[in-house]
Amino acid sequence: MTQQGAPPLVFQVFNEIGIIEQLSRTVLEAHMPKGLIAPHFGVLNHLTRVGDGSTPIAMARAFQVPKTSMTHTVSGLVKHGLVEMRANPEDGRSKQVWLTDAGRALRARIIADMTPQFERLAREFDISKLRDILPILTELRVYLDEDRDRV
Amino acid sequence: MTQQGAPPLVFQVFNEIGIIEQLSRTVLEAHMPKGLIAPHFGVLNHLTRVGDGSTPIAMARAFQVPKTSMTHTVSGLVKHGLVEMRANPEDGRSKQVWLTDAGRALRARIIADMTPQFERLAREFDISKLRDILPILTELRVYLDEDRDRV
DNA sequence: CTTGATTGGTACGATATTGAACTATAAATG
DNA sequence: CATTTATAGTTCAATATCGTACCAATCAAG
Repeated sequence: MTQQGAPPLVFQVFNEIGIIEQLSRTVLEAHMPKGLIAPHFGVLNHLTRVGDGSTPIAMARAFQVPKTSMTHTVSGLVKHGLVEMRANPEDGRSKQVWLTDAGRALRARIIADMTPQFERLAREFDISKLRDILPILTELRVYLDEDRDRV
Repeated sequence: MTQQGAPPLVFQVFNEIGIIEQLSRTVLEAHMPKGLIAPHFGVLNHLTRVGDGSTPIAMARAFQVPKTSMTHTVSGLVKHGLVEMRANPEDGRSKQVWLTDAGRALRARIIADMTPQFERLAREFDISKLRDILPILTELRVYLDEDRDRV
């Protein structure tokens, strides 16, 4: 009985998520310098959290985008002096992406700039609800991620 | 005390939502004919649910995309014979977008094609959790939507 | 080793997204 | 009602996304 009407429910959840993604991306990009967009921040953030020296192909997999898209995104960051490309000493085909000081600083500044807005959200929106949905969103993300390979 | 660390929580929620959006969009587009992508489906679905004869500018607002993006999306649907553009008898500047039979049929077919996958999700994932998060996602979407104009 | 298959990355072309500028029509103002 | 302002839509240019094709380096099989 619980599965009665399940597809519309799934559909609605994905629909809301799509809208929230669009709105939150707009918020992020409002805090980014001209010429840089969400994927650029994603890479800066990834390199900061996971650590420098990752390869383009590894990041393409992490973000689940084609490697050509990652080439494009990283080249934009290089052009802005936010990361450096170096040869991978362990594999002649491969390259490593390293944050520059400017890259680290920009990521930190963007996060700092967004913090007041997030704090305001935390005051005006019942943040405990976000705490409630986070594990479920994670579970859904993991399911979809694993499912991706099966279909 | 509940606001301690709120920004990271908000950040994590948006991050998971971004990934889920990407994965679910990939699922949708896997069921669409070559040359059509998620925004095309969005318009077909919108016209079916809200009703025919909407204007491009109204749909641009509904989807919160620039009107140039909507022009492009609608023109792709016209090119594929899925919608028709007509003059708006009530406003000489404006146009109306009408579904063709092919447009209605395609939307129905895409949904039908995705239903088994959604039903499988409903079997393998605890669907009651989606029921739990849907109202919170809606609330968050409404908050962000209203907040958008204020900032 | 040599050769064939695989992998990391780029070049290129087709389509998508979006801001700026423009046209045509409608609405508002005096 | 003439003129200004606002609105709906398109065109154009810049950048983004991503599939295909390609190259160079590595790995695997013999």
